[in-house]
Amino acid sequence: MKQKIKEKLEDSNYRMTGQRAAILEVMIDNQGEHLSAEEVLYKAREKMPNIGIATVYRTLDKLASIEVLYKSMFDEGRYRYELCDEGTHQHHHIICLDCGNITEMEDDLLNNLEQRIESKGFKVIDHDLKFYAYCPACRNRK
Amino acid sequence: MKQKIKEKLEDSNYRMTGQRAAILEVMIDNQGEHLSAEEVLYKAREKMPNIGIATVYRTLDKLASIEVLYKSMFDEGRYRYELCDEGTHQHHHIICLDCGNITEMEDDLLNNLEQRIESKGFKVIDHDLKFYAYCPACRNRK
DNA sequence: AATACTATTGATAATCATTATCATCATGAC
DNA sequence: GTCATGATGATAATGATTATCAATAGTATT
Ligand SMILES: [Mn+2]
Ligand SMILES: [Mn+2]
Ligand SMILES: [Zn+2]
Ligand SMILES: [Zn+2]
Repeated sequence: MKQKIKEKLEDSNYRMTGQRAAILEVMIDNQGEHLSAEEVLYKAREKMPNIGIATVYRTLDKLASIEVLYKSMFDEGRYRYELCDEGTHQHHHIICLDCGNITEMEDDLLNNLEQRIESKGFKVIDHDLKFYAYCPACRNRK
Repeated sequence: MKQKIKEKLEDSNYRMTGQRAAILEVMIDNQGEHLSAEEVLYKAREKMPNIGIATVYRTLDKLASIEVLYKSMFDEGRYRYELCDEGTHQHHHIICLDCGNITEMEDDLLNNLEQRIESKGFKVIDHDLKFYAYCPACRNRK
């Protein structure tokens, strides 16, 4: 996995440096989590104490631009990053309005919608679907 | 329309002030647009020259909280506001990756998905679906 | 191996949308 | 009118992200 990403980086004339490897490891170790830049910074500092926040932002955005990471915002004014799914499209998210927990969801129903959009002359590249809900745990607690 | 909203406000012990009326008029005059707080400020100042940016933010958020406005972010680091649809759910958005234009789209395919989510114990309140695409105009221009 | 070139880094300053603060004003209830 | 409370505008503060810049590291060229 790291090897494949290294090649992806080098295809764009980027180098696999120690800092980038550390950040990548953090993202792989936390697969399934949605980490903010600050959270990545702290975890990366366990491997590389002097890494700076600017490098974290730069690396996360670079990795997102080559589709290694997915960058999204869950309505809290800061971006979060996670490893991309292997296939083409990204999963959807269910965000609990009470505890903030994020549940993931696979689905391909959107293909229909995308075809309808493309039939109107668009070229669809990506989509982003979020559900706002109360999660089972929070509903029970009430 | 303004009357109904005034009642909604007063139900929450809020007053319909001149500033709030001005902001509401701006949103009604620009139905279908997705305005930033700053854009609302400038348009509102045509009606009320001394209105301040803090009041705009306060009012927009208040109106969003009572579901008169819909607040969303189209990946540019700032929120935009628009009048809510009359029915229950909000339409979807297609954002052009080139010119940034926003196209709207009606659909109820998501009901299936929501039912699937609710069958797992969630209570779905809202959703947010965006497509990132190249619009017909931009595709032709190339 | 020395040089040249370019990518990368960390510290720090700058940016910019949004929020908080606070003194003042307006309104409605009594 | 008095009182309580909501509303406003100016301004400061916040906080995430970006820009700047001097220093370093890696790669290609000679
Ligand atoms: Mn996810
Ligand atoms: Mn819209
Ligand atoms: Zn929950
Ligand atoms: Zn376009």
